[in-house]
Amino acid sequence: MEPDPFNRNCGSRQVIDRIGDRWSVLVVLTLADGAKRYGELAQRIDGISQKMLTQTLRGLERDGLVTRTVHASVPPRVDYELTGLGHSLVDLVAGLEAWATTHLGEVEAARARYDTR
Amino acid sequence: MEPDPFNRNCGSRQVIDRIGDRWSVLVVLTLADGAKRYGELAQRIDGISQKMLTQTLRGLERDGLVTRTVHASVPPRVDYELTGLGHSLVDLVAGLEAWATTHLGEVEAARARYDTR
DNA sequence: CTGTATCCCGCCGGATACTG
DNA sequence: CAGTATCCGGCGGGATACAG
Repeated sequence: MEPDPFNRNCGSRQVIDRIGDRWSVLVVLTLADGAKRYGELAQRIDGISQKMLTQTLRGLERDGLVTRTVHASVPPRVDYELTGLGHSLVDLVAGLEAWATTHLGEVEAARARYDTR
Repeated sequence: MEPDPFNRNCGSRQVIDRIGDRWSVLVVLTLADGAKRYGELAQRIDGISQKMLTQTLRGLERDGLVTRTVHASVPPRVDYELTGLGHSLVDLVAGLEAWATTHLGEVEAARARYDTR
């Protein structure tokens, strides 16, 4: 049987869910240009809570999109980096970001039109 | 100021959220090859509830991605179709679907590895 | 610095029933 | 057929406190 995201039981549905996750997209985007520390990620992704950042990173790590390397030092230092699989996603999510910024105006205009009637 | 999805107050963050919505992606994908009736959508998107389908369609309509046309007939017939803006998104979400199906195996393998240690 | 561990509230979203 | 209305359980996710 061929993968079909329209079938609720297919794993590809879950993969789409992960890609669709708002924080996952932003984390992948942030890691696109190289490894980052935990604190750097927290700082650059505005509005993410500590809990959600950790949770998102664990999910990405579990799915093989991100590696987590702990440096034995004091204070501790943890680096997160995209895997090959993770990098293969960058173009896609960058495309999403580009689309969002490009068409933001049109979407906002459409919303204004929709709301005032 | 330039659109920045990393800024929590920027509208592009909301646009990304909409794109990221699991049901929105599937609805756009379903409408990619032409207009569909409400019932057709409900049938093709396995697992979506009536409430979520309506809610998702309203959101997409509000954002100017989908048009809703009511035909005055008995029984009533309502068609949903992608707008030009909506079509500009199809390639992107189709890319997501392609990525999901292509790399499904790798992700599942990574998960199995992660869970058994 | 990089996390866990709770508490807890809001709202997402399914189930069900009703309407034009 | 294509919705709207309502109820409500589950959990996403923020705040806070604590640990290695």
